Amino acid sequence: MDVSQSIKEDMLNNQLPRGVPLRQKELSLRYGVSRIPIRDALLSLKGEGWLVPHGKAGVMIPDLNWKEAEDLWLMRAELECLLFSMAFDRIKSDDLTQAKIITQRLDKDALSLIERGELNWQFHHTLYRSAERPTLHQVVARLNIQVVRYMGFQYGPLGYKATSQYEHSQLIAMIESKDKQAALMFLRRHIEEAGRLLVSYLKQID
Amino acid sequence: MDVSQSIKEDMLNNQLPRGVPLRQKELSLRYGVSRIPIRDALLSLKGEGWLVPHGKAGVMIPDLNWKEAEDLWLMRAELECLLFSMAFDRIKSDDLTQAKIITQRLDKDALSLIERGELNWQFHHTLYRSAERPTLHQVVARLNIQVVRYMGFQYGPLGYKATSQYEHSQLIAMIESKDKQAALMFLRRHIEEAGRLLVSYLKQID
DNA sequence: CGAGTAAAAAATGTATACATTTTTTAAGGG
DNA sequence: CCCTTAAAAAATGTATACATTTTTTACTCG
Repeated sequence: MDVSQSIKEDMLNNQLPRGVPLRQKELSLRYGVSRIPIRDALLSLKGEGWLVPHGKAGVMIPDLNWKEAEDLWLMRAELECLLFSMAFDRIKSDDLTQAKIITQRLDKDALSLIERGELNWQFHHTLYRSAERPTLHQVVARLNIQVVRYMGFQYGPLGYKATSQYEHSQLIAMIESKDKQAALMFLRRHIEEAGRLLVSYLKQID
Repeated sequence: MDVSQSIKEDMLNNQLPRGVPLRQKELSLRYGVSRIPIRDALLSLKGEGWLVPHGKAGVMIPDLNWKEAEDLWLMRAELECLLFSMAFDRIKSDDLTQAKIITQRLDKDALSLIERGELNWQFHHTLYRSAERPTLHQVVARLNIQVVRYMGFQYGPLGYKATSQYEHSQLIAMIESKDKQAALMFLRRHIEEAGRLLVSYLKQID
């Protein structure tokens, strides 16, 4: 497997320390490659928002905090609704079929956090792709990548799984009945509500 | 100077070919360093959206197109207004002073594209920073980086400079008179109008 | 003549060794 | 005792050499 993928998994499973610089040497020993591919991975992960600079050199795993979460879900609400409205009238039945399949797969419990995050994004991605707006789509995709870092809370203490499942099916139904207005409002609430729940939890444990 | 900075400048001045893979060897000869720092620069630039993947390996300079421009200015309108509204009531007089200084500096003609882009972002950044929303701010910053690639059109054939100058002073005046509603609307129009102008021009030369 | 394929060329990916920068540590002075 | 500062240690940054992958080229077969 690719090194940067392994680092992501370990990050999500809290196998790597937050707030202190990640040492290239350590990582190279840990993953059994030289420092060059480690450097490449760290640069990419920094670019994707998984890592942030630490002082003048080096990178670290950013702390989770309610302010960041709030911003992420705010942006998701704005941009995903925009993208969804562009896609709505052009969503293919094939896409709907696939969205249903993804929903079923999300129903299984035996999923790692990273797999669940991946599938969750694929669900939304499937609904948005017929908009054919690559640049907007890409920014939304980046947000969804960042969001994965908070999924440990959502699916752990917040018991978000059931709610999320239900809302996915609801959304599909609204698309099938071609009720654009309702679907848009529902999607916005779906995102905003998840954000509110997470933010208030994060504030509380702070 | 940093290699990635040099590459950016050359990109903006059309000194590097679009659409074909950038060769690490060539770049290493061109900038007089080995391939390792070139690789690092390319990875970072890809992460920042200056470069896109080319096939299974390598990167290339993306083509400019109206669809991307439209998305970028759409997202800017949404997110910058959001950020600006969060900042508005907390903007310090120091920030306003600095914004005025930046406006003056933008008045000079003897600026490279990259300098002009940098200053233009600094102007907006100064107005937004008191919002203290790092994550939202960072996404907006990234959009403004991407936008720089289109500045050759805006300040060349579209004669955007005078308009932009005027609008910057207007915006400052509205902040000083604490008219939030008006300032927000003005900012949105400022961004949307620039986007419309650019998009219609790009469609035309397509 | 075109499509498919295999060999060669050329590119990217990686390891090791060295250079430079940053951080840490410890010593000295206020 | 704390702050400053300089030396040492440890980290990141870079160059060269080699490995692997990708792309190109040229050839064969239909």
